[in-house]
Amino acid sequence: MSDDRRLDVLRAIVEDYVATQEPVGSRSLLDRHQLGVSPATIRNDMAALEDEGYIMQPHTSAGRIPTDKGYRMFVDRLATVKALSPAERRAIETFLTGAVDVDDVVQRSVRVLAQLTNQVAIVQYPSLTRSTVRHIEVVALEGARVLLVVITSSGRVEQRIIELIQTPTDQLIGDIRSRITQATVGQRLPEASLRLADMIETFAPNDRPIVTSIVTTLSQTFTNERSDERIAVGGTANLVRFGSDFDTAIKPVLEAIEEQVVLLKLLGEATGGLTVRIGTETGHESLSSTAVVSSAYGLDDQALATLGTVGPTRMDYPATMAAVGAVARYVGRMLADN
Amino acid sequence: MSDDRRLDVLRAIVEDYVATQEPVGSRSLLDRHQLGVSPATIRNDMAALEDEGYIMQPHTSAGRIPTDKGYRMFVDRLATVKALSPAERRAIETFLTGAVDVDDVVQRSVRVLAQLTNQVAIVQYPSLTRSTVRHIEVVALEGARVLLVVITSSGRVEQRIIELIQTPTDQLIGDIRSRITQATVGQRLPEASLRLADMIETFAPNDRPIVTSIVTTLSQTFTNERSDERIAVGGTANLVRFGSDFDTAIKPVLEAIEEQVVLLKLLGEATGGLTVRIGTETGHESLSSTAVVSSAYGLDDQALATLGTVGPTRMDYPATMAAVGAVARYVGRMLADN
DNA sequence: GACTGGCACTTGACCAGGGAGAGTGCCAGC
DNA sequence: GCTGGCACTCTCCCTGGTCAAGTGCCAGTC
Repeated sequence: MSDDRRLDVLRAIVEDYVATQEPVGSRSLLDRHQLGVSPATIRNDMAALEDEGYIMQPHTSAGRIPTDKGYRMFVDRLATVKALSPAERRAIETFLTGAVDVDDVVQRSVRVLAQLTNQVAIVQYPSLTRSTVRHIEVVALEGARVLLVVITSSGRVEQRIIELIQTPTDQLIGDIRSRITQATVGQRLPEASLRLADMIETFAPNDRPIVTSIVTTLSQTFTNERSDERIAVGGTANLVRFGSDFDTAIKPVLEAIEEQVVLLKLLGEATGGLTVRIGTETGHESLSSTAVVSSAYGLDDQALATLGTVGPTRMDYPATMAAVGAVARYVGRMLADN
Repeated sequence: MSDDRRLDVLRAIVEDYVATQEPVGSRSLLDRHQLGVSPATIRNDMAALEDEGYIMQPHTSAGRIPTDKGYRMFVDRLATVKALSPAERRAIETFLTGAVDVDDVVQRSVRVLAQLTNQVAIVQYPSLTRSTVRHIEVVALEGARVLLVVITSSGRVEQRIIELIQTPTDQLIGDIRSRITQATVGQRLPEASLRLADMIETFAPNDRPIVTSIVTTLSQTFTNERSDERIAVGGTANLVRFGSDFDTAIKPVLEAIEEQVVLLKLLGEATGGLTVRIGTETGHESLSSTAVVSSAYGLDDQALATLGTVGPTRMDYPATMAAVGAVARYVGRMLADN
């Protein structure tokens, strides 16, 4: 028995099952693929593939469907990379180029990704902790209110308004601004946060309450878990395509979307390359019939955050992977230009 | 035949159907409600109610379910207002008080509303066009870049970074800032936008390219459709409770959520009070088994935007209305404090 | 006149039984 | 090692029959 053909059979099973959503039998497999052998031979191969755990039968008299292990093999060794069509590339480009700021980039990319893949798309906002400080502004508002603005290397703008215990002089504000700028610009946010703490003592004791208040707020902003975990989700309407299997396919995904923490874990660490997690590999019992395709994106070689799609394990992996990869590249480029 | 009792019967039917999700017959109605008459009498009342279009039979041998008209009557005349439990009030309060800025208020309120109602919650961001300018800031960044910040009366902070054709002097920046401030602070955004346009000519011809660039961007921000239509959605996982009727109950709602425009129309104009749209009243064919409960929220008497929930027509109207109303009041208060 | 009890009628839900069809595993033969 | 053939095993789907829920209507009662 040739090993090559057996893998061809596995590939054919995955492709057919993804296309038809129905268990595939030996005969219908031969109708669609020229494998050059008879159904009986295919059946032997199938039996072997089943022994090895790549495929399974829902019930005795049905065709085979791929297991998670089968999909994994397909993704790792059998899938031929499907390049995006020029039209798709253009779609991404035109859709993203109109964006006016980082928020807009994220929202547009989540839309385009959902549209391209017909799946639920997730885009994490550029991480704060992995960015550096590009600019810091301290602006006096009316009364004792102060506006703090932080602009990061990825173009994200975070702002906070605080009320100080007393109205600061313009000179003090200017002084604080310039010293903070000097201490933090160019630093990564976590380090900038540390430097800020050291800075307080360099001010006159009288000014310290005000300085402390400002510095503390900035530090919070720098290391803010909440804003570091911001996520945009789109294409939930595509859930209906997952098939009508409500409890196993749709409900768990909706629940995961509600729980941002789960979603973040799903996207996973920004490792750099394209990552595929299939079924139980997601680490969530309830998502056993779901697969996640994700990719880090960033400027230059620096991973900033992750984006990806969530869909049924029976998805078109080559197409999805191509789309996720392409969008990640474009988004990275957009943020670099910014 | 007493009219009062007939309305009691309608109320009982709505309440039972909402509780059980099953057509209610004359016998089970008597089991749950002390109406003091026999099933046959109820049947007569039911026949009359059906003639008038308040209830209907899914099929001949089934019980009755309310029609849209029936729900409408229930909401308008029969529902007794259900006050929130102290625990629920506390939940809203503790959940919302931790918010640090407007974004946070909106996101938290969408969460709490979804949780209270077990439905899909929608919260519109405070409208820009209905707010006034509280503060405007123009800050020079590195090179020819300028940061523009607008703070509105509702506490929303909008910012934009633009690249000018040449680097402006500090003096010009200061001049622009003070004149813009004078022209716009306290104005409603659309009017502020008009005033800005008139302002350009007061500058020296040499400075006009820079001023025009800044003013145009600010005007765009003031009248930006996109940011005026921002919306937060939560509780999509609650869709699973709508029952398993996929095509009529879940799919259309998911699709509406994707289309922000539809969603905005659903929430409707901020009329001030609590609004309920039932079935076809939503104006969307596909949402015929869906109802929307919405309420404007704002500071003082000034409506700023709208929030609400989307659920099946067979929802607990009194509870939902109470929750929506309460959250709207709290959110308004939060923004007023801001 | 309004209410009630009784009764015949309708109809979807549920269950069992019986092909039909798809697909398999296995075996003997090439 | 591949192939054709055959018996076997399932699920799917259709049919028919029973059941229970609920109705409408009618005659009788307060």
